[in-house]
Amino acid sequence: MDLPGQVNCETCRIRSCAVEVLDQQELDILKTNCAGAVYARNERIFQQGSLTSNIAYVKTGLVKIHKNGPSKDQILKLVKPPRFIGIPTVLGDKINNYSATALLPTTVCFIVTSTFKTLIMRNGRFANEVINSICQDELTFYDRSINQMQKQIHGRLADALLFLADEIFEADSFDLPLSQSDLGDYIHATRESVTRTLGRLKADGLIQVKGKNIKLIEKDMLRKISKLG
DNA sequence: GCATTAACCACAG
DNA sequence: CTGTGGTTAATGC
Repeated sequence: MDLPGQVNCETCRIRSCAVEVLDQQELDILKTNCAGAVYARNERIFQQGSLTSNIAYVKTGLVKIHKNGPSKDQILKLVKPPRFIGIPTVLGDKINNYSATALLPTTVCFIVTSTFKTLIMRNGRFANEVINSICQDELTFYDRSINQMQKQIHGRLADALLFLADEIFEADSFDLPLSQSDLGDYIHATRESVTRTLGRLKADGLIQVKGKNIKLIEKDMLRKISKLG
């Protein structure tokens, strides 16, 4: 992997589909206007309310996108790399509309916003890839919104556990990267409800819990719960 | 009415 | 930060 700070977009092995379609000249432009950074667990990548800076591309790790609402913080989504984050907030406003925080040690590449715009202007295929990625994100977000609104706690928690296992970790046993309070912010529930519901799933033998480690035992049953809400 | 759900509060490891 | 118990408001038989 490239050293943090210095990046080489030509040889980067986890570059985006969008960067894949750039020509040599464009890669040179990108390379000189791009910098890598490393974040520790729970370190903020950008902060809601502060001036937007650069376009961020998450290369490794895990990131939560979250926003302070009227009463409390809410986790909008968890982002598994490689993925751009914050394109809407950087291009859509001068002030960040939401925050991004690393949940695991995370590496990020920042692209100077004006450079990003230049590439979009110059290269239609690049723009197309970026738009595709934003569209996918939006569709995913719609699904999640509907699921959150129409299910009750058991379904929402089962959803989250299956998502973590299938999409994020690709394993049925994993260490929760979130506190139970964070998990509550993610599935629209209080910390207490998360504790209780996890306890019930455990008591019913659907999952095993050892500290932070969660192991899904009866995934079919969890899917059923997720489906029925 | 009665049961269920989930938030709110308090207190204890 | 997590686990529990009591209370309470809303919703649905």
